[in-house]
Amino acid sequence: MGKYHHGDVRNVLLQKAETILTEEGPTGLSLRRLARMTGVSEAAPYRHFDGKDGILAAVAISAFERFAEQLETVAANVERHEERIMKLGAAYVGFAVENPQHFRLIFGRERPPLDQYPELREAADNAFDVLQRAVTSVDRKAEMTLSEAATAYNRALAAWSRAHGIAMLVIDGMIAPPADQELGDFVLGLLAEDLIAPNDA
Amino acid sequence: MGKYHHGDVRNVLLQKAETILTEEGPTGLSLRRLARMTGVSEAAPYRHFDGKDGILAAVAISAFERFAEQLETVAANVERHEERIMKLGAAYVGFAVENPQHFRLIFGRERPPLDQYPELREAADNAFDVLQRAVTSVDRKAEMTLSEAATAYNRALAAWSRAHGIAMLVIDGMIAPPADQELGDFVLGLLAEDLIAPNDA
DNA sequence: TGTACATCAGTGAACGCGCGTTCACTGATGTAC
DNA sequence: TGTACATCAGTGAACGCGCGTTCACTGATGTAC
Repeated sequence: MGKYHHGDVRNVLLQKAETILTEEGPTGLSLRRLARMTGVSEAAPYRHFDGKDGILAAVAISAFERFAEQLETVAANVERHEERIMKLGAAYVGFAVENPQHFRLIFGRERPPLDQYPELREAADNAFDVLQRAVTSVDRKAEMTLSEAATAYNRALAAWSRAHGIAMLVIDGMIAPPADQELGDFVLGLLAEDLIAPNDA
Repeated sequence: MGKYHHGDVRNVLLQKAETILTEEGPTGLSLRRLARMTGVSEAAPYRHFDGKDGILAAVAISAFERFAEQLETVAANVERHEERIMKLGAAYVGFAVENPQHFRLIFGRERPPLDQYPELREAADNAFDVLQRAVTSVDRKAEMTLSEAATAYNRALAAWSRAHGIAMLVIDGMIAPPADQELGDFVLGLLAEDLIAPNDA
């Protein structure tokens, strides 16, 4: 029997954890359930992870990495500044919609504390750096005064907030595209909406 | 002993539930804990509420009501359309920051299903109606074509998303005002940011 | 005013559950000689 | 090549916990006559 030392338990655990997360969300991911589903004793996961938070951290790290990758891909392939912001926002929301539970994990309260998992902090920081760089990069070549830099930073935060809000409201089922519209177009529409000055009273 | 039928247990339970929610969040609110803290037997709450979800629903309803009130107050007192949107957004975020756990409860997954608690659904709908009316009201007097109405609706969604994103990111500690800035000004700055066309590349 | 009765808020104990974690252990594998 | 030993992944049982909910009950209150 290859039951001992098959060296794969860690990976199988991670894979199963992904499955559970996807199906049940961060709250449904318990160590005992994970062990049971992996076909391994309840104590086995402790050989490979630092308890429950250790597993959550590992899953969150890979989620952050995938998230950052997808954003990076978009950022790298769109030249025009405004268009890049829009597509980035769409990709941000797209990730959330396709991976709602991962999105919840990396932003929610189940996520282990960043200061206890340096790799997790790194993964998180990296994802947000990608965002910020992509949003502010129009100004990269120019010399900026301090206040211009502050403005660029604020613009990044504003763009981020906008996308984040749409993502949250969509995955929480609070808003949805009208029947005749694709989700993607709907999101792009909302992202664009903000760039149009309202016809003031 | 006024232990029996003092007729106040329901209210005391609700009050204590508020306390627990504020201090520990929706996840920390368990029936047994609530009963213990109220100084009542573990079965007593079942006399007054339809189990755990019943209590959560009651708390969520009052949270929605307070939320809607605060938004309504702002909406009713600001004439200019653009300014009203800004102040509404600020009030939205303000509520979230002052009552992060209530905010989480009414938007999060601990909230009992709307279709099982009609009063909860009503409270939720009402809050969002206030928002939507306030954001789109500039167009109220004019006759609108269908597509104009759709645009107004989209603008409401966009404004909502923006405020919601800021609220979420702030209460999750992902963004914070710079050291030299008040939270309120910071939020207003972010809300305004979106109304400025980017200096495109 | 007194009494029989119905109502119902609250009790205390128990149900069964799943959880995170620890423990002494077993047995397969790798290594030093 | 054979043997003694260290390592360490995995086991199975148990720890103590808090949870939501149910149950038969008690006893205070209100009501009809």
